[in-house]
Amino acid sequence: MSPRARSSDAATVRRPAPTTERGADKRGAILQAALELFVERGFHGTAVPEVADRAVVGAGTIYRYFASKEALVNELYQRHKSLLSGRVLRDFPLGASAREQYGALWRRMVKYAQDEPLGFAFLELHNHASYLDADSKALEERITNFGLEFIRQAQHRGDLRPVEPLLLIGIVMGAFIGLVRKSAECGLVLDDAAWNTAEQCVWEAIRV
Amino acid sequence: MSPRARSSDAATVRRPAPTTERGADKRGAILQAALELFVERGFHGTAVPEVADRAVVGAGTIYRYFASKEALVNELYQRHKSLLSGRVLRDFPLGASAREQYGALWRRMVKYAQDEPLGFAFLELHNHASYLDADSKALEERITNFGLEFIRQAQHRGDLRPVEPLLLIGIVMGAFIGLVRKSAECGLVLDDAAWNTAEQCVWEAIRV
DNA sequence: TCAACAGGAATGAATGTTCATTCTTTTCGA
DNA sequence: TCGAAAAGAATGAACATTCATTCCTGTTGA
Repeated sequence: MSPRARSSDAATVRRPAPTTERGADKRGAILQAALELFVERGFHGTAVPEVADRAVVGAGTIYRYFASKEALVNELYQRHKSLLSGRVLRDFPLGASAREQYGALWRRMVKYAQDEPLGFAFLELHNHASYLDADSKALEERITNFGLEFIRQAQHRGDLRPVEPLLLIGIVMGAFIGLVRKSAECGLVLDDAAWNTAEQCVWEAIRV
Repeated sequence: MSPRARSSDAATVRRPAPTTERGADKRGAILQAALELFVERGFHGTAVPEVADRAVVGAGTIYRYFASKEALVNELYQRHKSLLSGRVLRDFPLGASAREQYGALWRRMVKYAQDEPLGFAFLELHNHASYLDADSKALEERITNFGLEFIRQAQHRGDLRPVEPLLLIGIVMGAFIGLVRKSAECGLVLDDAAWNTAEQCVWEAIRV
């Protein structure tokens, strides 16, 4: 909880968030505006009234839907983290070779980064930030552990370099994020061909 | 310039920074404290008086050495960016093979990340931030262009994968940063052996 | 058919706090 | 004793959050 927060303690009665159709629209508009601004200027760099302005909503309205600025950023984090991991893990080719599994992982991350560029940038930017709550951190850890187990199994079958699994995760995820960043910052063109090339390059780093 | 800045316009007379020995000490203490806090909490997340407290200095003293909070972050950025690029480029093995050049680059970055972990984290965190000034951005661009030219030459000799150079930079730098992050966030142990393993892995991603 | 009303939803000015920066006072070295 | 340097209280702008008020929208009773 931010030192500046004067907010109600747990005992305070908080009016429940609106449940009407109109309400759902506003909630979505607030989340979208906050997503954009947090990506542009960071969490501490964006003011709540700015979010309200972009969402075309009164500043007070935000507090009908979210308990605090921190609650807002955490909902955004969990929402997009779940969306990404859901997309990556749904119908994951459990029985396939390590090469195919890696390819599936890569392609799904590419699709997410293309479909939800702001969501991807947001996750990258707010990873391990101090204002994330226990739930957000637990979600992150569950996903990492899932990946670790997978890598260990593939290594056990002799399908992946027998190297500390975290190191492989660091290389693959780091390279992926590095590409997205160079695209955003230096204009690297990431069309399908480029993504496929990159997939092949990074595979060479982790294959046996 | 931050919207909160009420600072003096260009015409204002600013007292010159102290030049005594005592002054140099204070300047360094302020820079070090700011470095630590910017890494811990980010630029907007750290208050100038916090920096003063950690530097064991009055809040006003900071403004004897730096025109503003932005000037402070920019000095820190340019200082560490220059330090890193200087260390990487000094006596660079211009005539060596691409493999040796890559190895030299990697080892020098490792050394910097080990010697100046805060400096490295700071550069990573503040890359392309909106509060960096034109000088800071120009410095960043010069370094990238130097790397691009090197890659093109190596590719021309057939020593490196004939792929968009920015893509190779993104993979190598991304993987490197990914490892440092996994080390800080998940406890990946980066001893010399791990760094050497990683160097070999990433080389496989860019070799012909 | 419609005026009066009820109550949830939305608002944005008001609130008290924290911030970056300035300024007066105090300290220090010569 | 003097002038530069340091300190930290003072300042006003900007912040997160609240709350008295207004705005809707659906309902009632005639």
